[in-house]
Amino acid sequence: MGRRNDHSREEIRELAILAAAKLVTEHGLAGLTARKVATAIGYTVGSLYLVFKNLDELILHVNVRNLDALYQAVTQAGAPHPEPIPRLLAFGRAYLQFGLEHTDAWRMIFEHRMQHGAERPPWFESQVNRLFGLLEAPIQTLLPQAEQATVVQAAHALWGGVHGICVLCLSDKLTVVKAISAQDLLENLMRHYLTGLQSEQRARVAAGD
Amino acid sequence: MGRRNDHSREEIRELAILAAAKLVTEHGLAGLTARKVATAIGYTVGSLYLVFKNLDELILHVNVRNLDALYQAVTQAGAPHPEPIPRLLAFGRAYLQFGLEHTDAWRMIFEHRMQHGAERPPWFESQVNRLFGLLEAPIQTLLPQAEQATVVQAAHALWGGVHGICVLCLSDKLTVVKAISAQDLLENLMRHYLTGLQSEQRARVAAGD
DNA sequence: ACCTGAACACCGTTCAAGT
DNA sequence: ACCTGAACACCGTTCAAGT
Repeated sequence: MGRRNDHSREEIRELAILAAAKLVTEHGLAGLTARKVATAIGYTVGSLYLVFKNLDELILHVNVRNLDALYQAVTQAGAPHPEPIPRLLAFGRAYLQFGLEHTDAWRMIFEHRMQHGAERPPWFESQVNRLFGLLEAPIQTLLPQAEQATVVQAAHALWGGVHGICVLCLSDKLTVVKAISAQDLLENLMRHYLTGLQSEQRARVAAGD
Repeated sequence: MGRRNDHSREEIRELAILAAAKLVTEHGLAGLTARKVATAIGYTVGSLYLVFKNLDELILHVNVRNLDALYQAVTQAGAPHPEPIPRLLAFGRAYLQFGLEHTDAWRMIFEHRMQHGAERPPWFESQVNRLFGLLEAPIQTLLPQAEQATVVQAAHALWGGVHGICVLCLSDKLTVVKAISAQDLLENLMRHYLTGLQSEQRARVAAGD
């Protein structure tokens, strides 16, 4: 055996990433193993370690693609709404919906940990930032007087909140009280937070700061 | 070998739960394996399966104890504050602090999934509900006119939000923008949400509903 | 009756050996 | 140069066999 040269290094990486993503959506996180990916693309396990440092690196590449898909979904959901509050609500709904539709992909993005406490690479972190950053423009519109730091802080607080409701919903820790839909919780959280944010800002401006 | 009778079934379970909890806090989630637990308590792996159905059941027992510790920490943090808003803020801070101090235990509570899609037992779910339920009394005090359903919904929305900030903080997905402390985000989210909740309620009462 | 030890079917990762 | 196959050090889980 040895030496087939059917595919370039880059092609093998691509095949592996696609196969891994498919395994996760079809059989969940536990369904993704190095041996299964290798089998799916017609190579031996060893070959995988010729093109990836380890399984973590492969998972990271799957995650960054799913993160991009999530970003696209959220962006597109917000696009038809020029007003800040409807746009932010649309963002939140799209975020939750992506989680509901691609639960395993969603969970792998946010729950995967690097082994041995390794750090996530910058090209992954920047995708996370890009997603969070989406909130800043509408919030700035909502608070025209606010400083950049205030807006960034509000964006993180609100997105963190949205994320939490999604996490609890996807792990079935919220469905205990029946008739509570995650959709409603999300809207409740976002609307009241934004109301509070605006009234706080009004109070500040009135006080002459 | 065989037949030692050093410990009763119940004693072995107890030893295993304590050893498992210790392994997690000392070596993280990956440090918890059936073989290591067995070795730690001076038995063979097989014995573990005489007293637990599988690893999931053992993990569940560790989780329910950590969940109780979390509940105690949150309760005690809120106790000195009779006013609803300071109490809720104290709850949130204690929740985050527990996560920061016992990160692996915290993550195992919320990220562990049952294998083969098995359901979590009721005695676990009820501990989760008890934790969420803590928010309801202060929120009811805050919104004296509100119906029970409104209060329950607000409690879940707010706790979900708090949870999300903690999750992102503990997975290092928030620290990207430096100088953003999770503490501040938490307070930002809770304060503005509660402000918004109250002003909404005032509007309702003024409208005569 | 209680516990062991070995087995089974898996893992991730490495690397000498083949073409 | 590229890829394999086997090995290593692990897993969770089961169960015949020993005392």
